[in-house]
Amino acid sequence: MRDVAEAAGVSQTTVSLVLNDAANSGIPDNTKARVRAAADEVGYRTNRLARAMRLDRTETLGFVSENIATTPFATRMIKGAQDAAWEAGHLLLIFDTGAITSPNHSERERLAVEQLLERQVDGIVIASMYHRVIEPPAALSEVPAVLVDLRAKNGMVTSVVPDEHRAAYDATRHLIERGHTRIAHPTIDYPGAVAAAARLDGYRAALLDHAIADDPALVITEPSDTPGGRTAARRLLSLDDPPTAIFCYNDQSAMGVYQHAAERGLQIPSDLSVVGFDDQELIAAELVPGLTTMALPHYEMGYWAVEHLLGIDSHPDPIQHTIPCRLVERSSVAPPRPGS
Amino acid sequence: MRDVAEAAGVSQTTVSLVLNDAANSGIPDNTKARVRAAADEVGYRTNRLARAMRLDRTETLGFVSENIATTPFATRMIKGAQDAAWEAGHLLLIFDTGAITSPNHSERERLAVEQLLERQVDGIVIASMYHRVIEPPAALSEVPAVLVDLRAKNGMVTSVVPDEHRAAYDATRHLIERGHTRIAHPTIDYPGAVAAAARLDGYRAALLDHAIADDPALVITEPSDTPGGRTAARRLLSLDDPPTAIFCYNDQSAMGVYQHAAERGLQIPSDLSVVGFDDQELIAAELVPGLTTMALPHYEMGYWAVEHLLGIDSHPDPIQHTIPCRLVERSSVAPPRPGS
DNA sequence: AACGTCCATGTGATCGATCACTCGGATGTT
DNA sequence: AACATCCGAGTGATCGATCACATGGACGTT
Repeated sequence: MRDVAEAAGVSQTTVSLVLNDAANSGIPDNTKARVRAAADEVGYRTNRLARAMRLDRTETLGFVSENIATTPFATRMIKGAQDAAWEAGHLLLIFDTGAITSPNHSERERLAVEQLLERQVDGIVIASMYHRVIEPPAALSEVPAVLVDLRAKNGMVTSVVPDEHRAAYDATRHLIERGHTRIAHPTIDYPGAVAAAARLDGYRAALLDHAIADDPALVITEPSDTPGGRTAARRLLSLDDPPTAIFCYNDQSAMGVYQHAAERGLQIPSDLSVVGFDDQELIAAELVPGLTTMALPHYEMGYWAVEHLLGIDSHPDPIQHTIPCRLVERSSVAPPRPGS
Repeated sequence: MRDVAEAAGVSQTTVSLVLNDAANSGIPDNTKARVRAAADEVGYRTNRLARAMRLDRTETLGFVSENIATTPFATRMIKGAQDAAWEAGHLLLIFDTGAITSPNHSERERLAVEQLLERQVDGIVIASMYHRVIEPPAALSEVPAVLVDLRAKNGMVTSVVPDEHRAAYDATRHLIERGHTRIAHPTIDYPGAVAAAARLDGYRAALLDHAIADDPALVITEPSDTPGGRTAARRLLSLDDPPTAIFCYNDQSAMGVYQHAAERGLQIPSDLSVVGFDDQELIAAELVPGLTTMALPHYEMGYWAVEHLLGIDSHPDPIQHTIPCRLVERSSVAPPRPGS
């Protein structure tokens, strides 16, 4: 900047004023032009470090997430966050805390926040790949923060999560509206699986609202992977009065259901309707027939988190925000066979 | 820091010396202890902005990538980069330039580099989700840089790419060693698809080395998605002398091959062996039988890029690094039926 | 006792920007 | 002609750290 000043024959202050388009500086146009030309000539580029130091504002946000590597959700969330940040001229400092199953995971989370604070970020997003309740690092309170697909145990940090209850309700209703009354729901049994409980509730609420008896035999517990889906399908379809539709816990288990249906010679959707959860493109869109599934709003949550973060001084109190899920209709749902 | 100095009754300099463990400062242990205690007490945290400004080193790296959102590869690459960065105490500033098909994509790339330079990053990684050749932004030369899964048109930037040729060679050889001689390779026809050409070469080289005639009918062009895979399988299996093995361009098309095989009543691997490419866990591991596939070294490339970036002053000349791919063996390959 | 040496610690400049305040000169007013 | 006003532009402090250099006191030597 000093070089620019020298080249233009003015002071550093003037350069700063011109380059920042200071509102009421009243600098004449020809001086401005001279400064701009000089800046171009010497190849001037703002040093945001210096500006950040002076302004106490880095225009950088921290994004902490566990296990970025193994889930496709992360990318959508990062993209949402990044888009919102970019629109406001901010950049994202990313931190992956690794596997959540690691014993020192919360220590890594603490370290991440510490690192980000040392770098003077303007705010921090902590994101999870599945809906959980956590005890956020204490240092988080020093800066605006938003949790994504997470809730704080004490509720003292703003968070955004999918509306799992309504999602399950809508998915179930979708099946009911197509005429199904025997709707199974394989779910998972995992301590702290907030989503599983909410979805089960939503499923039951939909049945209740449509006066359909809630048959306990249709709710079973299996791992939410492909083999688990196969097992679930095998168990459910072996019942005396088998379901005509299965609302799976996720797309992977839906793929397992597809596989078992094929083994049994059942056609989807004519013999069996299937609804998934997650909208994993690689699975849902590629299966034959295409899987109707509930999409989790990962992009939207990432976007909301950053957008909210940047305006957080106007909402000083932590809030718990919820975003609806969208049903992506493909071809795995049809009315049940008249006979069944 | 001033507060700490005051609390400990020493000068700022002393605090700095103690906290940075200055080698030959000769500060007595009791002073050190006093300073440390004071730092703890006032809750001191380094302001890396200030340090970065003084040292002209932010310990922050830029990671620019297109289309983070839609591919699972991105996460592995980011994870690799992040791990390498973290081991060296660096953090990653992430920038997604969006869809590569967008007309102003290279402009966004330029802006990204500009933004990162303003933030004084110590180096920049530009990553792609598929092997391409680009014209890197001019400003990239101002800072150490590495391209991942990309090559610079003029070769003046260090890059790291998978060894596609050898990968295809190895995949093909894997099939040959199991006894196959009729090996098909559906490929794609896309301008600038560096990978497709290299893989086709590798495939042919393997056939040649094993004295197997290269039947042009076995190399066909189809889109590299699931429907494309189905079509490819249909075309290939309708030949008078059909292949006993298909080496697919990627896992999605392999999934299409599976689907068509099922329609025809062919068992994999006993009637048809299949090898994929990419190791998309959601597909390859979940298909039945599990898909044997060539894994692209995304994690390793991300890791290498950052590791190299951090030591780049010792390799001032741009180099073109290549990383081997690893064959992930599952259950989709068996010897051909004796009759066929 | 006078002087040199060494060691622990302090002083002040510096990185590159921003900003409150100051200043000199042109113009207008009486 | 003397004075007030205004405007463009400069001066110097500041953000929080680091570092070359300065300083002052304890100790040893002659």
